[in-house]
Amino acid sequence: MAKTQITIIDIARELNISPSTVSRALRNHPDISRKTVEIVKECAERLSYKPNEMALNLRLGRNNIIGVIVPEIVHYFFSSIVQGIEETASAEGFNVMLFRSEESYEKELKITESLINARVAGVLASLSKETDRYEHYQQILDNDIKLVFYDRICIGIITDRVVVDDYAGALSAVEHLISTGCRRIAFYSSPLHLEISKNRRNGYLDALRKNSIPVDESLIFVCDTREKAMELTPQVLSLPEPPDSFFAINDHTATGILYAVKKAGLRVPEDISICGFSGGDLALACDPMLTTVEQHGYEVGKTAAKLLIDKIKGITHGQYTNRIIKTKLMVRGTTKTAP
Amino acid sequence: MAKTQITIIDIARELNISPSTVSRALRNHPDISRKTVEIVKECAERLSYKPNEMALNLRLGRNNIIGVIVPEIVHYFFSSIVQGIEETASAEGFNVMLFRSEESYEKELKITESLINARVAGVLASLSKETDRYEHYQQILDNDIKLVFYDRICIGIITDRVVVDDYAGALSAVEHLISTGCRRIAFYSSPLHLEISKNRRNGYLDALRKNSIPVDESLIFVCDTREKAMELTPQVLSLPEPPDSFFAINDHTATGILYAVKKAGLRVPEDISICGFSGGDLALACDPMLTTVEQHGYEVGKTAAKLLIDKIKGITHGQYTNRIIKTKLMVRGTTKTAP
DNA sequence: TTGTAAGCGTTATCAC
DNA sequence: GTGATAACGCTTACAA
Repeated sequence: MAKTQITIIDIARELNISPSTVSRALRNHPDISRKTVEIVKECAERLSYKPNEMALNLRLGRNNIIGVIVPEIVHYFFSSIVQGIEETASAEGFNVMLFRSEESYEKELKITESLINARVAGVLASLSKETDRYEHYQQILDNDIKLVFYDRICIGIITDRVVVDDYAGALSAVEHLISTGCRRIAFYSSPLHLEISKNRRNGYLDALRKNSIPVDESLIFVCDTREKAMELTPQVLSLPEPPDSFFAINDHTATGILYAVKKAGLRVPEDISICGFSGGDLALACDPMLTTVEQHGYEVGKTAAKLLIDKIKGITHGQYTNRIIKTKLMVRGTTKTAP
Repeated sequence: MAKTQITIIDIARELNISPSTVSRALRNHPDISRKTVEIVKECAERLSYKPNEMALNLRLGRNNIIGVIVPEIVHYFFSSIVQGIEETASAEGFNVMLFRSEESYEKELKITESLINARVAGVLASLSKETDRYEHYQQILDNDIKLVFYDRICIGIITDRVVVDDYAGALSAVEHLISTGCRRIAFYSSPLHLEISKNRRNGYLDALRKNSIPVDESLIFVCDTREKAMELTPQVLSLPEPPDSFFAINDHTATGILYAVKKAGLRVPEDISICGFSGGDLALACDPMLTTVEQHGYEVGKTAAKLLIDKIKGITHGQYTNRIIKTKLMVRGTTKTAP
């Protein structure tokens, strides 16, 4: 057990040279002779010297930490994003500090403060559902910390952004339903103030319009969890003019719909078609397997991290990029095959 | 945009007092007069001063970072653990630095080195499947960094440990199957060198023995993914003496079994019972919903983080705790109700 | 090629 | 109560 940590000074003393020479040797400074470098490195190894990053960071006025703000951790889409971020970050020599906002503005505020105090190099953020003020993100920029938004972006702040193509995803999903003969397509949405709701709703609406299907507002509901879907769907099915299909804002909701539809004695997809939005294993566990829009969270994470790191490195100084990650419709068993 | 960061010295200059007074006032040192404290805090607020944690860490020779090593991120059990860790850590004023070992020993080695260089306060680790040497963890301890293992623990190193009660979970699952009339219970396991395989296998075997059911080795298979289960199960079902039930090492595998069984025209649970191990939403998406053993990853994370933080704070100096998190059998639709 | 010394922002120690 | 000073471990002009 090392009583006290080994420093550059210990190595210097051991070898009767100066600390600066040790520092330079360890960093492969060109001025230092091959021999000194060797001796120093051997000694560092022997004493199992570990450079103190805290000192280095203070000295250099920077560190290699990327702060990641994520609304939820136990969540297929977000954990895929975190995985993409971690992979890119570690490949580029950055460490990931993870924070969960828990969909709370207050938490988000505390997190951004921690991030500023820690003087992280950059921040990757997705807004909590509650957040409708953005000063705390402006503060991040004011403190010279790079910032990239992903998925739940913030329009008011000028930064790079990475989003999923919600509009196109919804459009393709609903067009698929239409192409298989569906005409009365119910839409289960998240609360309407969220960008994803707006974009997917627009995709839904445009798909109907493009196919000359009248929009029936009474088929649009705010319902975005499995539980709510299990409760709401029986009522929807017993409407005078019930839907022939459902488009759900996420796969959890879709599984709730599926459950309720089967429980009502209807066949899927013969009587009722269902399409979700998310991707992941949940869709495969369903019976029939769920048709859904895959969001490619991993790509979102990788792209956002790359954008941020380029900003940190100064490669993309002054440029602001909006990146859109394509979705992919995964056609499975809860929708019919086109006639 | 703040050209340069505000320091304690800026505040001192602004108020014509010394930096040490400012420091003490901000920290509510008892020696400082109420008035000075007020003035200093007002000024700090006005200049939007943010304490530089890098300087503080260097000065104090410590930081508030907990390093977390996790084999996989997109994984219900592990992401639940991370959520428990993050929650506990942030409540106690610690930040979480997340690393994914990707089940690789090499990666794990690099991660522990980063962790030591960063002088993190503590580490929470779960071994990669590859790892069979432990010097890198001993190094962590040698560098005076606290260490707690969770789930995939390491026996060779003396530290706190938090594990799931795999044995009892398997025992209760198999006893449940037996109590509902099952006699020929197939076991789909992970590779046998893993602790979880051994423990759950022992639970499986003991449940049979306790109920005087002969063990049939030909009903034990290495099969731990959905894909493999979909491939293997039809063969198992067409055995001369096929099983009447399946106990799977995880829920993904169980969903594969369920798929294959239904495809073979058998009814679940009337003809075949299925029980998984994991918990989470996947089990609910199945039809019928999957009976499974809930592992309480969130609890594992919370417990491990608490143990680590107590160690860091010196509350539990010199003690080493082994904590076992209880599992819970969630009886659902893929098993029969007891007669 | 190597050494000296200053300084990153903070706090602990010792004076006053 | 408050101020001066040193120190945490490292890098980097500037000197030699």
